[in-house]
Amino acid sequence: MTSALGSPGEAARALTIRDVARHAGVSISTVSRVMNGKRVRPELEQAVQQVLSDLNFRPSAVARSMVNGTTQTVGVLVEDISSAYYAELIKGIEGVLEKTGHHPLFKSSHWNVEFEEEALRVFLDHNVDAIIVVGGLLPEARLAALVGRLPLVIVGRSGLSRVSLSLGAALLTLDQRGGAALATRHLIELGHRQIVHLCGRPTQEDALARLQGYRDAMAAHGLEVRPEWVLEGDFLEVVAYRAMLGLVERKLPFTAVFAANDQMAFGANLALHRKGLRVPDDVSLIGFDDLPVSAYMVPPLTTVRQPAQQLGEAAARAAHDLMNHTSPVLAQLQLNLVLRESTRALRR
Amino acid sequence: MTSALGSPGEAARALTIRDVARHAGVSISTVSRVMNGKRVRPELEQAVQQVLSDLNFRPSAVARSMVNGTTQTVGVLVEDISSAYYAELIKGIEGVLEKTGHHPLFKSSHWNVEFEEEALRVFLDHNVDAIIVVGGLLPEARLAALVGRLPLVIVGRSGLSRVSLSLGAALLTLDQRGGAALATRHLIELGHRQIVHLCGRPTQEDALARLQGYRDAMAAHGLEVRPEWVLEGDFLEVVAYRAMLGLVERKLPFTAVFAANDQMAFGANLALHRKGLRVPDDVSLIGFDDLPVSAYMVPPLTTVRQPAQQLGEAAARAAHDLMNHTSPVLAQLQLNLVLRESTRALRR
DNA sequence: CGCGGGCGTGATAACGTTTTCTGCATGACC
DNA sequence: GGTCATGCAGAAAACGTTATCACGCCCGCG
Repeated sequence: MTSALGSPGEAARALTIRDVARHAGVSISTVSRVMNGKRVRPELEQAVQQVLSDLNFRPSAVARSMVNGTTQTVGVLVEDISSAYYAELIKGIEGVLEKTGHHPLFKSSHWNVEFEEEALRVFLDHNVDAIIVVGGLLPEARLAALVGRLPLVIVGRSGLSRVSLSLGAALLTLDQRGGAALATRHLIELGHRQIVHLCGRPTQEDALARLQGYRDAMAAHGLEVRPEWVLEGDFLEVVAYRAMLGLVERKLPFTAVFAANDQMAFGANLALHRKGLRVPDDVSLIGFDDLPVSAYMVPPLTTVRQPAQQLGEAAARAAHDLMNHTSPVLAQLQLNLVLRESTRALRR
Repeated sequence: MTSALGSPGEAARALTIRDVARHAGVSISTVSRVMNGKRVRPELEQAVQQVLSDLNFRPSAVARSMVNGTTQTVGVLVEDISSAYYAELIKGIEGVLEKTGHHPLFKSSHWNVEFEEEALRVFLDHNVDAIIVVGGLLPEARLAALVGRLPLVIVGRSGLSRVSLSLGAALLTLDQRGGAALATRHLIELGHRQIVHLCGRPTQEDALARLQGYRDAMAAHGLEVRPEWVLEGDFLEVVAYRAMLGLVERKLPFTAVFAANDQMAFGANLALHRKGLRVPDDVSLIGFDDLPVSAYMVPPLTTVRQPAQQLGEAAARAAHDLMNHTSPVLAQLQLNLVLRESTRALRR
């Protein structure tokens, strides 16, 4: 182990393929060929490999990208990396991309279309090999313009027919509206009639779909939705908390709450607790998402499970397929009810 | 014959600076100069700017990196992107890097030193301008080898004196041991004597430090730590949940629990609830981290706040300073107790 | 024995920028 | 009015790889 080739301790300029070639007494072409597994005379191959490992040489990914036009990078755009739901989705994406040798480049758009545009620019500038867009507000035309330039996977946007038609894009959605109806129906079947809905951020497509699903289920059972039952929200705990406090204080009668996501359910749960209302004895509470923590809420939260991680995995796989020019097989993912302890039959 | 959908396989080759030069009737040098704000005759500048915006031209970041050796990228290595605590930290990093025009490249090491090594390799291969390492198990020598090659920021690793000594690296830590002592002392001051500690993952430096802090505080008050009070864990809810169930079933007396992180506190909270023990009336419970959800636990969780987001911000700022060759000013961040409703004075 | 065809190797041209160098004006100063 | 500085544009050299091309060698076959 005598690694005494460099003088000790100064601005160690990074090695290049030339250095390897010089040490091995071959041309740079040969070094390149060895690294890429092309045919080379065995003894030369051996020599080069030796130098490669002696010098601990690693070729510059930038230079590689320059010549073969691919970066092994995938741009991933979500609303907020650190939000619990997206974190799960990201975990899925990360997991499969790790295996395919691609590197995700995550960007948060912060629910702001300007940031989304900017992220797209950055992705394009950096020549990512594919883009995964999760939700967001980008107009269809903007997305369509991407198709053909590079593989595009769109997650959680409905009504983007044109884009999906052109090959080179994949569309993944979950039936948010149906899931919301599922949740609401569950409450109805438990005997609840006065069901409050805590809405998500109104600029989010998902929030609207869930509100609609709630209305669907109510209508399907001939139940009126009183305006004071639909409470504005934004997917965050604090707003749900305040809204729920307000509702109780106004003494409006209700027996169940459907929150547009689990985070809001947490807020509602605490508010109800503060007001001395027991969940589920006095009020049934159902959420949406099934975050990892939701199972540990007190009481454990009944909710509609979104397979976020699997969705991320499917998105990454689709991106991978698209990059390989094979048409992606899109797993058909389902929302389903997970029954825990925050809902119960209405006492008559 | 140009069809509306474009010819198949005819992916619009990206524009280059040459195209701009040709359209503007100037040399590529001039285009480059205009883009970089160097002096150019006004009418030429005007013409080039016009073409630039007409063509909506964006220079290739890869080619740029190639020549000026910088990528505007920062490698960020954490245990798990999607874990709640790291998510917050990442949010901080992302926030300030967004402003400095750098792009974070996040990698999860999954508590596996092999993955850590791999991530480092990827960062180096891609020629990131700086690296931020959060926790992890990389040996000091490995980290030291990085110093000098590029700016390095290490978060949450204590006892890395040599590295910190050499300029070009920044070290950020929080006093985990002190924080744990803070939590434990709080319980002691409330009159508790039989205090259980739910340990974090034993391979994690932080977990050990917190255990030590717990012992410190107990010892400082002349309290014995009975072996059956320190419960093995791994920072996850489920293990804490099971451990707590087991403890109660064994009918060992205790009046308070200090969980090594909030997630474990959630698990413990549910277990206690299941066993009919009320928090805080029967058992006081304190966590560590102060995750965003913790304020919405029922009851709201008393915990030791880690300023994760600010820590991330500080790390990113340090990286930025290091890249600018200015010595980083390291904000001195503190852990502090946030009193909520999961602890109360022991009834005598 | 000559010649064509693999095969393996080195030289070299890309890739798309920025930077350096060169050249040509123009203006200033003696 | 000549010489020198100065300003600005274009040509060309870099950056570190991979792909293409051309060449030399050995082998087999006629």
